[in-house]
Amino acid sequence: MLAHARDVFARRGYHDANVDEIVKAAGVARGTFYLYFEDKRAVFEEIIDRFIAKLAMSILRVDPRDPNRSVAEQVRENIRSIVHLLLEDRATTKILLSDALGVDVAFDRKLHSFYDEVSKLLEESLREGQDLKVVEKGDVTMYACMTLGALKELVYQVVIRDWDTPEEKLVSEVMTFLRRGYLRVEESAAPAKKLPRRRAS
Amino acid sequence: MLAHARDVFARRGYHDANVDEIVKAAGVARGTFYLYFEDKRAVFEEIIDRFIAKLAMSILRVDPRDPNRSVAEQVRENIRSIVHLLLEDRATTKILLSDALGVDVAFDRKLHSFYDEVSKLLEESLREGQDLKVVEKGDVTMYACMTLGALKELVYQVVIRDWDTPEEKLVSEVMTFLRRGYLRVEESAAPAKKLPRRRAS
DNA sequence: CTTTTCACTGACGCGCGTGTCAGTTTCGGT
DNA sequence: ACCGAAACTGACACGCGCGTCAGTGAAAAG
Repeated sequence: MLAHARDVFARRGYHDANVDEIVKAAGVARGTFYLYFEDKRAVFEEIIDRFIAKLAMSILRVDPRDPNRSVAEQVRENIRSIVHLLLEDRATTKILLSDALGVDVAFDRKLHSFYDEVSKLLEESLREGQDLKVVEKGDVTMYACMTLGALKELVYQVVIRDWDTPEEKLVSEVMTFLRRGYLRVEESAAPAKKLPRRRAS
Repeated sequence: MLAHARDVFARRGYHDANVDEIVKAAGVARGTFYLYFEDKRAVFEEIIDRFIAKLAMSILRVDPRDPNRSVAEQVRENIRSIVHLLLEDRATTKILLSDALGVDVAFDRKLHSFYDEVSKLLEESLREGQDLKVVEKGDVTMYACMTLGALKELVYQVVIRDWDTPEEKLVSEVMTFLRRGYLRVEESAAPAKKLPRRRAS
């Protein structure tokens, strides 16, 4: 039932999906649906709740003092598990990243608080990382924001466009992006920091 | 009229907004609305169309051979004008980034093709930049994807959370992020590239 | 075989928001 | 001052999708 609902939502979007489609897909009658769920919103919430719970579980706090696993490994491992979960269930990922916003004011709040939670966790890790000199100085809130944005967009495009990029490649791309960006240019204007010149080649 | 519609959409989201609210906000009768617009969807489309047209106009192709403006300046200028346009009209930005997806299948296509266009432009620039050694080797599609994602998320959070971060700071943050990432860690596993070590501090 | 329970059914009524259009007001031209 | 055109109004009818509930059939209990 949940699976069928998920497929319908993924195909048609939350607002265009109606209960008739879901029950038809699931091969049950309209009434049966209401035995199991309060209403359409409730199924949707159930689907998203389970998914974000899994996601939240999979993110492990980075411990820079762990003697067994380097920070890089731990970060990579986090990205890996998130990417894995997201690509494992592409339908739900599509829903989460494109339909979940705009369902409801209350629902929007829930989603925002989830992102907030993740963001806060990331920010803390970054701050800790800064103390240990493994994270560049700067505004950790913005780092966190941009990191999540980059990750979301990347996975979203993979799902929407149905790319068959290997998960490991995606993880590597993100890691590389976070580690050194890609722009190798001098900044002449503005804060005029003198950064150590890097070879470009 | 468009301005009132925009405000209502921004406040309530596309689906929860109804024509009554818009006309009440605009201080006209229901019928008047339908003299100017086909239907609710049409106003929404008008708002978004104008906005993405402005955005598209503001993005200038980066010319690495321009003797007057360095690549860095040109990239920065692009980011600056995008950020400026987005923050100038926060209501529409909020709509674009959180309500525009999921209105309609056709509308989704339109939006995706806009992002595609921007993405293609960025990819081309990046490819060109790679030839000139100002952009790191790697998959330009993914670079483009992550860049847009980072930018979108950053601006979205600014708008939603109503941060009063100065535009110039945002532009700098994005530039810095693109130029050097933030993670200063060794990668022990995987491709095992030996990158020149950087000081962290 | 009868009764009770329980999961399931699907036609129906209802509320909401949409789009219309006959009627009214405002304006500009003569 | 008069008239025609154009802009505007808002009560109304219609359709759509939701949630309900009296009814059905099948399985467990007696």
